[in-house]
Amino acid sequence: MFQGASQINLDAKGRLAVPTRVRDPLTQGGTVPVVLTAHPDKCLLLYPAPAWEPVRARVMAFPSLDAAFNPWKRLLVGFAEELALDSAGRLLISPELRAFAGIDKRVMFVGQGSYYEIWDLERWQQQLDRLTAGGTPVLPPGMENFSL
Amino acid sequence: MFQGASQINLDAKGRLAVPTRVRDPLTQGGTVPVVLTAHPDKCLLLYPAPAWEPVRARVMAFPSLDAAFNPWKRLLVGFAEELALDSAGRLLISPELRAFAGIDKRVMFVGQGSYYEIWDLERWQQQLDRLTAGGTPVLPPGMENFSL
DNA sequence: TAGGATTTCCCAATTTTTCCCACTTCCGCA
DNA sequence: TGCGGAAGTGGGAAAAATTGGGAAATCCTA
Repeated sequence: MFQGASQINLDAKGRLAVPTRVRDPLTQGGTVPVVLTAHPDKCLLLYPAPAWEPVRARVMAFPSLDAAFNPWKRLLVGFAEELALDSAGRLLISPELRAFAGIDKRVMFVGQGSYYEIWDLERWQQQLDRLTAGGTPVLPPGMENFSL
Repeated sequence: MFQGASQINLDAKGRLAVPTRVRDPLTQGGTVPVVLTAHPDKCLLLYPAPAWEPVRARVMAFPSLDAAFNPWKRLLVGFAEELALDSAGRLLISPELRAFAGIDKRVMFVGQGSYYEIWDLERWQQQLDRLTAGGTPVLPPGMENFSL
């Protein structure tokens, strides 16, 4: 169960140092690769390869004649890359994915249960501000009675 | 049932000394870890790990393709960290959580039933002022008939 | 096929983190 | 009022991790 946020700097080669504590859970001790893909909110998703498989299968099962699904399929499947961490636990992010997510140097690495999200730091703060600014956060339908 | 407010100073390393009286209730005598996460009001929430589990489970059950829930999941799950107190009963708060809550040195540690809130002292006083200043505190809907 | 450029992989030093110990202060009790 | 114990506070040393660089291999082009 992935959780926790880390601010990370990419190096000059576009490599992202995955936080030490999550390397083993992500790669199951180095035995499995990871999959990096794109999300409509302009962040990247990082899965252990075995956890990505069922997601990909479900996306591929979308009815391909329904035009509304095609952009999702293009994004989720089209951008997916299977990668391995290097010996120092770093991930080389392709220029295409970096461009998509607006990632340059400073990123936020955020656990979301079965995957991690990778955000450009500035964009991360902008989407946080939408929730935390304005005094009263908007509660989506179905969440009105949620208590912490 | 956690209650009571304590003003605490973080040390130079960002460590928060948990008040002695609440250490055992929080960790059940040192046997369980605690979970620290973020709240939209820009404070931190501190749970005994077992008490956090059901909250996290409910957040994780949100429909993930519904964009309205994603910011909440990113906040509550994304910032969650499972921690242990050190041998002196202190909690090392990550730079990410400190930055989110605007915590620098002086904090207020406030019991809230099933969890504790950790506030930057200045921000705590500001939100207190918003309730106590202005003569007539605003009553949220449903609280009109509340009696103390 | 050879040269050049790019990519990939790995090593190693500095920096950071983590853990623990010791000193000082505060409070209770005699 | 003094002593004992406990708790708060700060510091330091060992271990681990990040970061940058460098060498080798590969690919592309001329």
